Formats: sequence, structure tokens, C-alpha cells
Amino acid sequence: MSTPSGSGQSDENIYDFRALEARWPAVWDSMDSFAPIDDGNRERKYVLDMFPYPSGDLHMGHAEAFAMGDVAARWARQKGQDVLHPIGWDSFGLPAENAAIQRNAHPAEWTYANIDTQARSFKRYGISADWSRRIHTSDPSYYRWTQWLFLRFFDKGLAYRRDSPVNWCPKDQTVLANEQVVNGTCERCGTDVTKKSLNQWYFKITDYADRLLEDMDQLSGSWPERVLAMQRNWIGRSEGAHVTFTIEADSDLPAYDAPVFTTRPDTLYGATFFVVAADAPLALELVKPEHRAALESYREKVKSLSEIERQSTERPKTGVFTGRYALNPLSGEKIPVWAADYVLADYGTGAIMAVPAHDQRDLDFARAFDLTVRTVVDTGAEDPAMSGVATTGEGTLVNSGELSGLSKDEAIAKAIDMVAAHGTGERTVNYRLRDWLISRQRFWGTPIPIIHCTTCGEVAVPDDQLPVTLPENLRGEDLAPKGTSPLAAVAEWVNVPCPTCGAPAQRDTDTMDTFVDSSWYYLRFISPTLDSAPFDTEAVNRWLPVGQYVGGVEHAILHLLYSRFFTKVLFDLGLVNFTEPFAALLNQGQVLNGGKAMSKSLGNGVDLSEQLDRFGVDAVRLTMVFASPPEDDVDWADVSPSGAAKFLARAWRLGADVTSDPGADPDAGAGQLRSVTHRTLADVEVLMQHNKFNVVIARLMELVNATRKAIDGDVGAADPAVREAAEVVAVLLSLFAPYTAEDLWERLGHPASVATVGLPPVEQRLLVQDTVVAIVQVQGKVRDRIDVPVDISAADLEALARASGSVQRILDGRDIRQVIVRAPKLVNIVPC
RNA sequence: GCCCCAGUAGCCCAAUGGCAGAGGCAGCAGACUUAAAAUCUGUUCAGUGUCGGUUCGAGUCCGACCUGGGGUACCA
Repeated sequence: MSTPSGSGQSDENIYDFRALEARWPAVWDSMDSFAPIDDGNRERKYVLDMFPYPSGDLHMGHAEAFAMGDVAARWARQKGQDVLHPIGWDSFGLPAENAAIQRNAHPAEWTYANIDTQARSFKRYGISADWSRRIHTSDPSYYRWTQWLFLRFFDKGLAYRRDSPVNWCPKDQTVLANEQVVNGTCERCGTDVTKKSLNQWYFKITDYADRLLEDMDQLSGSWPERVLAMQRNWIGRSEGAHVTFTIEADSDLPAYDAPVFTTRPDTLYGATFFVVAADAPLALELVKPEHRAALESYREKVKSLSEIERQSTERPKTGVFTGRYALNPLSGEKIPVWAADYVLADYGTGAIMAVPAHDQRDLDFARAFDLTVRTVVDTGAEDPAMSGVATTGEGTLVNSGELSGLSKDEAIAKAIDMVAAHGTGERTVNYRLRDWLISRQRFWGTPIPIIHCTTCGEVAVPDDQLPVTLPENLRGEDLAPKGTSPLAAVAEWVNVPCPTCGAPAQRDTDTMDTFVDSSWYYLRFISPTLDSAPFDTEAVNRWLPVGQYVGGVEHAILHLLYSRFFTKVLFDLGLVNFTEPFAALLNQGQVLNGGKAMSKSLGNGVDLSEQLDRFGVDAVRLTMVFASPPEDDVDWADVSPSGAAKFLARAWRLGADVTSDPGADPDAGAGQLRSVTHRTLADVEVLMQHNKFNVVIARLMELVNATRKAIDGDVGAADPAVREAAEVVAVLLSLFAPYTAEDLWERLGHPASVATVGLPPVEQRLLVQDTVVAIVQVQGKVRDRIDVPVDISAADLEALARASGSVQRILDGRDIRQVIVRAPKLVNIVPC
């Protein structure tokens, strides 16, 4: 080859990613280089990717997420930190069960086969994980401790059972937590969710609402703002008051004190009717006999609505009169009590005071049923009774007895004082967050370790009898959804003596939401084989909170909220000494194709293994990371894995062109290239602090280009600075392209592994330049550039700037009002 | 409706309030080649969504709006 650029003509100088991928995994395995030392000599860093669900082989989304997490882990290692970067599987869940039904098999077969496939793919993908800590949540040795933790929650009253209308997925035949209902449909399968009244297990996450909110202060700045915002909205703190209305006794029916929650106690005088949630027990309790039939048929109608229909905001208001009247605690006014479905049974108290003038929903209802509308806050807008538009803004109270004349805020305070003085109300805080419904009527999950005894009630399975394992003899149709757990049909499993009294009793047949399993796995990684406790508290306190958590934003209010809740409970139990599990969170973007998420129905899926076969692991990884900032989506149609491969080959070829020996003294090398190398190191340090992985790669490309130029130009291949630059390329490249970097490192004459050699220190003296280009502006516009010494004084710089010919021309003799000097880089002259 | 995020070159994206361009893709030209691919070299292309404000100076800060994306939604 006649080009001077070292392009590959000999076989030894042709970049062959297949050869690299065939060679290095065995070397890395034998070195065991990715397990932490944990000897306290180095700063510990826990880097964690959200563990995968074994749904099949890895896909493009995994490839992006794990590339990002691996960059963070490898960076920490190069910085000399003791890195924990484990991997495991979230291996309970419905898809395994559905697959088992289809194939007349046990869910474990499908699950563990997929885990093996994914594990092989992860190894090929070059993830720098500590494989010795591998866990699976469906292993009895894991779920034993999920059960143990459930029992600690149960002991504290944080796990309880109650009857309640719950979200029901008719397809999956199981209940769903609030967080798992997306736009009225099942998060998993998209089926319209309906309501069903069932007795179910809950975790009392509402007890922690305030702490979940307040502790976000610890996360602000290191978690994406939008995730914090989503959690804040989900928790939905709302300040207001409880105000008790008395429902008057009527013939045989007794009087009834009905509290309502309101954020607007100032509008109490405007309450012209009262509404109870139609599906709340209270509605049936207070309805007069002659209205009972109408209410019951209305309740039937409401029940038949899907969540989607119910949530539609355009739906006209419906409801029925109960025949009863409530007394306003401030005015004593008697107002009708209605039952309607626009009031929710499980928010607030399940009943409201309706103030149609100042709440649009109440106004819509009032207009539908011809009820009184009374304006009590004058906002200057048109009277809502006429306009049909409720007014919610600031204003002056009118028609409101003692409150009249006050501002909204004054009236809110005074109204609360007044009802409090009467004993009919108090200031309160209400949350949108509901308790976490954790029981599921399916098989492939952690059994709830409770035994139901007719005399002793709910009895905890004693700790020493854990785990309560799943029966192994169920296959195919045995697992089909029937609305009750398949476990209920296994008599020999269900029927056990009561641990307390010995009488015949039955096991609870529900299993736990898989989000329970994933709420504590990051703790289990610390001591994955411990069999005396879920985790080693001392070691956990050493390693946690997780220093960098990486995963998709789809878990913003599911897994992340639940895990935060778990951590706080464990803190209260004295099992951990921190209250937030994840100190920093990185949400990687999605991988799109043609502007859209990849999906079977669109037919725009890109197969990961095909990309890997074609371009190589390193090129795919580099493409993922280089395409955009980590949190932005990557559109596979917009990127170029072949371009990435080209760059990798360029970098790799440097290995053949460095002719100095390992250990050559860089001080003897060309200063200009050394400056580029050390400037790169210094900048990368700052960029990595801000997760700007894509920019780091751009800087790495520059360094490769500069090294190439030095080799082909005057500096020459034998210059020690060239070796230094190529070695820095290898170390930085190891963050993104482990195979290429490792091979380059070897070609540079070093033994494996480049992953752990560390970064050379930045030589500060190489960063300072003798002269810089100073910008001369007139009124903010650049008019000249002058070479000046870096240490020029402000006065000298100003003098040079004033003397500039082009500046003189622009100023044209005008007087100067002000001169801003930022030596040595800038002078701005402002004329009058 | 409310809340968050983002709008810079044909495309993906850089730019501590101080020269709008670091890097890549695509394009164009050249070198090498019988030719092509690969490789190498060089190079074209925007004034930063709109309007206003703060400032000596705004892509960057503030306000309003537009567009796109995401979240949430009878939550009293």
C-alpha cells in the first residue's frame, strides 16, 4: 500500500471484530477483573442497571441501557474506584406463565432457558459485570427473603387485607395496582380494566407519602427532574380541610356525620348540594327506601363502565337523588344529597360538598339536574350561573356571612378556624397516592406466606418454615387464569395445620406483585448467597446507596417509587442506615426506528443479534452511546454503525504504527501532541461527571485524528508522545468498545487488561499555552483577533485593543463609554 | 386542562453569559486503483422555533407564545 497512513494492507493490520470477539471473553473470565475487592483501600462505587425480565433474547433497548451502565462502571474502574456492577434477573411474572400454558410446561422451563440465552448475550456484549453475584427472583433462595420481608411488613401492620373495589384485568384474570393501570388499560396487555370488589393484600405506602415527598430533596440534582415531577404528581399532596356535614335523620333512618375533604373551605357558603360516590357503601347506607331501586340500578350501570369510559371528561354528568338532606356546618343550610360517579369512592372521604359556582364538575352536575348555583367568591368574571364556567381564581368573598369581604386566602384560614371551633372540621392534608395492592391471582410469583385459620385468623408462616415454595407439579392448563389463583386448586399445598393452634387451616393462595421482588434486589446483590438474612446489613451500609442507577423512564413511578418505599421501611426496621436507595439516576432514552418505537405491529423492529453479527459488538455499543446524550432517544435510522466500525478500525490501526517501546518517556515527545492528549484527559474528566458520554467519544475521535496526523506528519511514529496518545486512546476507548480497546492495548505491547489499568494523571503544565487569541469586540461584535501572551495584564490588553486598526476604523473617533476587559481572552469596547 | 422536557447546518449532535462548530452521518472534490470497494486528504452548508426583556455582550438568563415529545387527568 502506498498511502502513508497505515491503512491496512497486511493481514495483521486488518480490523476483524469477529476475531477480537472470539478471543477476549475467555481472557477476561480467567482474570475475574470485574469483581470488587471490598478491602476499603479504594472508594466504593455501586453501579447498577435495572435488572432485566427474561422475556426472550436481549433486544436493542437492553443494548442501549446496558451500554450506558457499563460506561459508568468502566469509568469508575479507570478512576481507581472499587466497583460493584452486578447482574441478575427479575424472573417471576406473567409472560412465563402464559408461555407455560401454551406449551403445556412449567413456567420455570421457559424462564430459565431465556435467562441462559440472555446471559450468553450479555457475555458477548462485553458487559463488565461481576457474574458471581448473579441472582434470580424466582429462585426459592431469593423469594424466601421476599417472604421474610413481607412478614416484617405484616408485623408492623404495613401489610394488611381489606375489601375494596380494585382494578381488574379481565384478560390476565388478576388485579392490578393503581400504578399498573395506564389510561384505563392494563399496563401489561392493554386490555380495558374494570372494577371488582375483592379482598386483597395491600402495602401501606400511604403511611410514607410525606417522607416519599420530602426525601426527594436528597435526589434533586442527581435524578432527572421529570422523574421527580412525576413522583410528586403521583403522590399528589393537597392541602385543605375535613369538614363534617350532618345528614339529617329521616323517619327510620338515623342521622349520619359525613366528613368531606375540600381544598376550598372558603366556599362553604356556596355548597348547594352534597354528593357521595355512588359505588361507596355510604350511598347504600343512607339512601331512602323509595330511592333505593333507582340507586341500585344506577350502581349497576356504573359498574359496567370500563375505566376508559368512566374517565372520559366529555361524558355528561350522571347521578341519582338519595332522598336525604345534609346540614351545612357553617350556614346551617339544608342541601340535597346525591349519589354520582364523578365522585370517587377511594379519594378523600368518598363524598364532597358541591360548590357549583367555583368547581366546573359541580357546575356541570348542577346544570344537568337543575340545582342551585350560588356565587360566593367575586372574581370579577361573569356569574357562573349564567356563563356555565366555574370561577376558581382569586376574589372577594360574598354571600358568606362572617367570611364576606375577605380575600380567598383569608377566608380559607378563617373558615377552617370556624369549623374547628365548632368541632365540625380541621385542617388536613390529603394524598392522591393509594395503598399498593400487592396480591395477584396468578401462579408464577412469590407465594404470600400467610395461613388462614378459622380461629386464629391470619397467621404468619414462621420464619424457620420459609420459603413457602411453589408446587412443581402444575403444567399447562393447570395454570390457566380462572379469577382465583391456580394454587387454590392444589389441595395438598393449600391444606396445612395452623402454626398457632394446629387446627386444619389453609394457605393464602395469592402470589405477590413482581414489583415486590424488584423492590429489594439491589440489596441482595451485596450478599447474594447469604442464608441467614435477606442481606448483610453491614455490607449493605458500606455499598449503598447505589452510586449510579441506570434504567428506563417507564419505571418513574412504579419500581422507583416502590423501592424508595421499601428502603424507608427497612430503615425504620433498622436493617439499613440510609433512606434513599439510589443516589443518582440516569434514564437512558429509547431506541427508535424511523421516529417510532420498534414494534411488531409496525414491522420496524431491528434485531440486535443481526446488528452485532454485521457490525460487531463494539460498533453497536459505540453507536448507541455516540448517537446522542444518554437520556435522549436514539433513532436507529439516523445513526451509522458502519461509521462507528470505521472509527474503531482507525483507532485500532494506531496499534501497528506506534514504533516506540512500552515505557518510552513521554517527556521526550512532541509537546503539541502531548497537549492534545492531556487536554483530552482533563476535558473527559469533566464531561464524564455530567454523563456526556457522546461528547467524550467526539473528543476521543479528535485524539485519534491528532495521533494519526502526528504519525503521518513531522512528529513520526517513533515519537514517545505518539505512544502516550495511543495508550490514552486505548484506555478511553475501553469505556465504550472493550474488545477493540483490549486488542489495541495488546498491540501496544501491554498485557491484559486495559479495563483496569487506570487513567494516566493529567499533567497540568501541558494544558497551559504561551499565547492565546484575544477577541476584540466593539459593542459586542467581534472586530479583531490578536495574539497575546496568556499572562497579559488587563491594561496591556486594553491598550492593544484600542490600538487595533479595525477598532479605530469602527470607532471612527467616537468617545468610549466603557471598556470590558477579560484578560487574556476578550476586550469589549462600548462607544457612546 | 395541568405538569415536565426539547427545538442550533440536509441529518445526529457540540458550544463555564464572551469568535455559533468540537465530533459524526450524508454530500462534493481530490489521492490511491485498470475499475470499484476500502482507506486517506480537503471541502460546501445554519446565525440557534417566534416575539419581547435583562446585559457592554444572549444559542445560553427571564417572560409570553408556537411546534414536537412525555407524564397525568372527574383527585374535590
